Amino acid sequence: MPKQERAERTRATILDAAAKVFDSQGFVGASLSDILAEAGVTKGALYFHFKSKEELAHELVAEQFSIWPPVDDNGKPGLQTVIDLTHAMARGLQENVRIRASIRLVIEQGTFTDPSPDSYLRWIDVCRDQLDHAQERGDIRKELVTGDIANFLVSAFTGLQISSQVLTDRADLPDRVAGMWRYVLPAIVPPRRLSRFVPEGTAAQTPG
Amino acid sequence: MPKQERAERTRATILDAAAKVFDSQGFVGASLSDILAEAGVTKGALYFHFKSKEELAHELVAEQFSIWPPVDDNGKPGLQTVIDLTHAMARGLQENVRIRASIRLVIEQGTFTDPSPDSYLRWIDVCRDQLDHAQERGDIRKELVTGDIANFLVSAFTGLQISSQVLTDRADLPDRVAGMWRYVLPAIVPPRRLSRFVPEGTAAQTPG
DNA sequence: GACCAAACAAACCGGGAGGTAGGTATTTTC
DNA sequence: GAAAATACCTACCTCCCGGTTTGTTTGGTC
Repeated sequence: MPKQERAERTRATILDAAAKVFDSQGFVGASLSDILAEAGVTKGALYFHFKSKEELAHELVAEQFSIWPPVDDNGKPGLQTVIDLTHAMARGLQENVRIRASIRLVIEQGTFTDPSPDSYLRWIDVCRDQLDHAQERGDIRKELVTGDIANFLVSAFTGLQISSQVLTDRADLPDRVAGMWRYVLPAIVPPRRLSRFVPEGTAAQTPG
Repeated sequence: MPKQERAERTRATILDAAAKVFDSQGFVGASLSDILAEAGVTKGALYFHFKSKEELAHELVAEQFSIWPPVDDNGKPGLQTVIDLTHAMARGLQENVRIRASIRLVIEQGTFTDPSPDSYLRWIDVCRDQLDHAQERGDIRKELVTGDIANFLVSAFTGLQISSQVLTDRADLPDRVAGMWRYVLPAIVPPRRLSRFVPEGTAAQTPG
């Protein structure tokens, strides 16, 4: 790990540059030359900090996902927390190149590493925990399986963000997420409790 | 275009091999060496048929999508047609490497070409046409916008197939598709008409 | 069977990829 | 201030990439 402050700065600069290039080119398509040009450093500097291109990608992902996604249940875990979480993720994808790159690296198959189920499973777990609380409270139909809902939500969100990127460079992603909830909420929430939830999110979340 | 039958065979062999390698490595990750080894031909043969790696990928996609996805409305266009179509697509992705490769080439960003919205838009149109029929017939709530539903379905299906691939190598994709419909149908279909539709599909479709 | 076109195979090309080794600059320690 | 540690920079390395050129084989026509 870096010991001097200038090294911390260089390392961060390299990670930011790598994020930008990985976001736009993917792992295989990103060349070290492009990353170096973006960072304004040389290959010696990069290899001082990371022992390979692969470790660079791995560190980028590991650092990002050690602090993200942001789960903030405001002391009341449940369904609105999941809704707000999806919106925070949407905003993060819009605003933060490290998040975009990390998601891309994790999703892409046959590059970087075969996509690890780990991230998916972790997101599903986070989601399911909140849904379990919601179900205990009667906010979700008791006959539904929270793990299945979580699985569907994570999958659907993945597809939403990919197609949003293709079609509108993610400009419409928050709308798409709200739209997803408008379809899904009536299916999973008992009718009399439906009005408790805000498909557009409660805007209390920060992208992190 | 090929004039001799042996050339037709060689061309098809190259396309099949390319599909396999593109499916597993993506466009940038697929090397011509790998494709040639898979096909058992030489580079001269490949360049006789295709003027570049990019044209190879483009032809693969164009040929596949000229005959797919399979829309079979059995003379009665509507919602069950869309349900069956998603199941046909799921089976196609499970069984046909050219479909898998074509989907991957079309979805991946920054490779091959920037992902064209065209395929997404075409799938959305196919879907929306059927949903329009369904809505005229009263099978879909009249306050909903069929274009939005179609957009959501295409996005969600994209995410389902990607995560299914990561988590189970697509073994569970038909189940995931059926699960999607079980969440979505109650949200878009008037309650008294819900029992008309089969989330698992009516198995009348062939992958094509 | 001779000739030509079509369909390949084999050899070659230049460039760029990721990574390595040697050198230089900056900071820290004593 | 000298020496050592840290943090880079520069030049080099091998290999593999997509594509090009030359050579050989196969099929079709007369």
